[in-house]
Amino acid sequence: MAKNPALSGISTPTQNHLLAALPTADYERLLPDLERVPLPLGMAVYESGGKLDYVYFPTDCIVSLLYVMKSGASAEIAVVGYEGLVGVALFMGGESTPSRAVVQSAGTAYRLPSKILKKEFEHSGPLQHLLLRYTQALITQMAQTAVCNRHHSVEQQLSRWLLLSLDRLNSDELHMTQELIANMLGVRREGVTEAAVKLQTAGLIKYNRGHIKVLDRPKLEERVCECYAVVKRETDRLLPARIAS
Amino acid sequence: MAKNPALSGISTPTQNHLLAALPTADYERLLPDLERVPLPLGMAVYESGGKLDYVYFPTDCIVSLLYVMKSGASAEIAVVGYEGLVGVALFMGGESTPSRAVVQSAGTAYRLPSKILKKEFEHSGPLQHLLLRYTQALITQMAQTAVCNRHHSVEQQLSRWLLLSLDRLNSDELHMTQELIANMLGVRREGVTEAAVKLQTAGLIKYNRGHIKVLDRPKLEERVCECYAVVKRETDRLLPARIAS
DNA sequence: GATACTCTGTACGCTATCGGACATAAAGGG
DNA sequence: CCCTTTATGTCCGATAGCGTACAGAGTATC
Repeated sequence: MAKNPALSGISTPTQNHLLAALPTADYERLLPDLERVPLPLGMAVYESGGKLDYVYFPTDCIVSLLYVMKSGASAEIAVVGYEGLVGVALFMGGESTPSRAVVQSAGTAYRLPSKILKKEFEHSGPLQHLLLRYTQALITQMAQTAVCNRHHSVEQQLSRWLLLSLDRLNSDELHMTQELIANMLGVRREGVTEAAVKLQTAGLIKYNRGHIKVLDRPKLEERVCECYAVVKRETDRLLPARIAS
Repeated sequence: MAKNPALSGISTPTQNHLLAALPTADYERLLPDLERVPLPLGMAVYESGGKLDYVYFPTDCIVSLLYVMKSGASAEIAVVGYEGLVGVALFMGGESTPSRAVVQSAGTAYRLPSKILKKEFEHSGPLQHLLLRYTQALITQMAQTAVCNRHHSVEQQLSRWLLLSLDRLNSDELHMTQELIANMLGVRREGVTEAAVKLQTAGLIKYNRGHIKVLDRPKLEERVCECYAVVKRETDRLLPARIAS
């Protein structure tokens, strides 16, 4: 359903902060090649090791970068929303990565053919600087995920994950079953249930069959591990929100 | 100049693969600003959030990138040796990172003033491409660390860590107490002891008061989790070893 | 050679998480 | 409205790793 009513239907490329932060000239050069695409839940934006034909600039959706191991176990290493783009490996020179990108919350994105992006990137202008700064924010998120996986409880990780996701939806609710969350966090579904029960009992969230709502965000932020704040602070520092109109 | 690694005992900048892979013209432009520095064990090359005055190109040492949490707990997120450089945040545009960089195995490195590197990087030439590809390899390592932290046993992680470290020393032995390894892996010292006992009992390694020697590398590679191979394969793919002579 | 210190080994109870089994409950399609 | 599917809640024993404590063994120092 309408997951983000405030944006009532119509998406524009500038809802993506990277595109919005571009100087007008650069933005308008890209505009003809930007194609609006709906990203349904569960869609694999790219497969592990696959070729990148497009990069995706999400506007109101969330894409998870995750690793799937030979055993089938998986773990999310980062999440991308309107603040970023999917496909950094392209301009980093690798063309592919060992991770998958899966749509975690349906919505729309604008995609740009790889060739166009690479050409623009080579110009070494504002676009390049912006994308590299974003990549560093992504690196921070991955590093913090590694640390969080090592040292923090499922409940703390669930809290972090909720906050990171909701930040990217500009909302206080999201649609996501505990089963899917468990896949993202790389833990058992039962572990997520247990953590969710605690959060609900404490009055911080409310959920029901795949519908999660944060009731008391301040308290949730108090309870979450430091990992959330580190990622958020670093993202804000690297990507000042200077949104063009 | 002496681009000749065969000069035994003396380290040269080209022992670092990134420097070695540069076209002669680019390399020689950097050479006057490259300063040889000894990196003693435990030295903090960078502090969390600190300013980056230099980037470091290791030749025969290993530098760990690690996070230290408020609680004091720590975890390594990547290791850097002759194949890379310390300080990617500089050219990514962030100037600083939330991680620390600590010398894990003493040796020497060549450092370059930040300003010089940034200027060269902006030229958008082979140096830029090389550094970005290296950064992507680093990203892969971080992502794999996150996954490994989530799903694998201490023994597997120790094995992975040993192999990654030894690859960077071109050796089958290293000096490192179990206490330090535990800090890197973010586990207890006793956990490392236990894992090391198992590996020694199986005849894969031999160790003694901070001196570790791998006896049967093939078997160790069989026993390690897939994370090691993923990182190695991706590093090799992104950074073909075209070492200048 | 005595002594202090560092490194490693081991043991014990504790907790978080796992793995699996199963129960309930809501949603949705015929 | 029944019945299947999906989502969630709960219980159980098993286990990996933690925290703590302590013991032995090697190394260094004087």
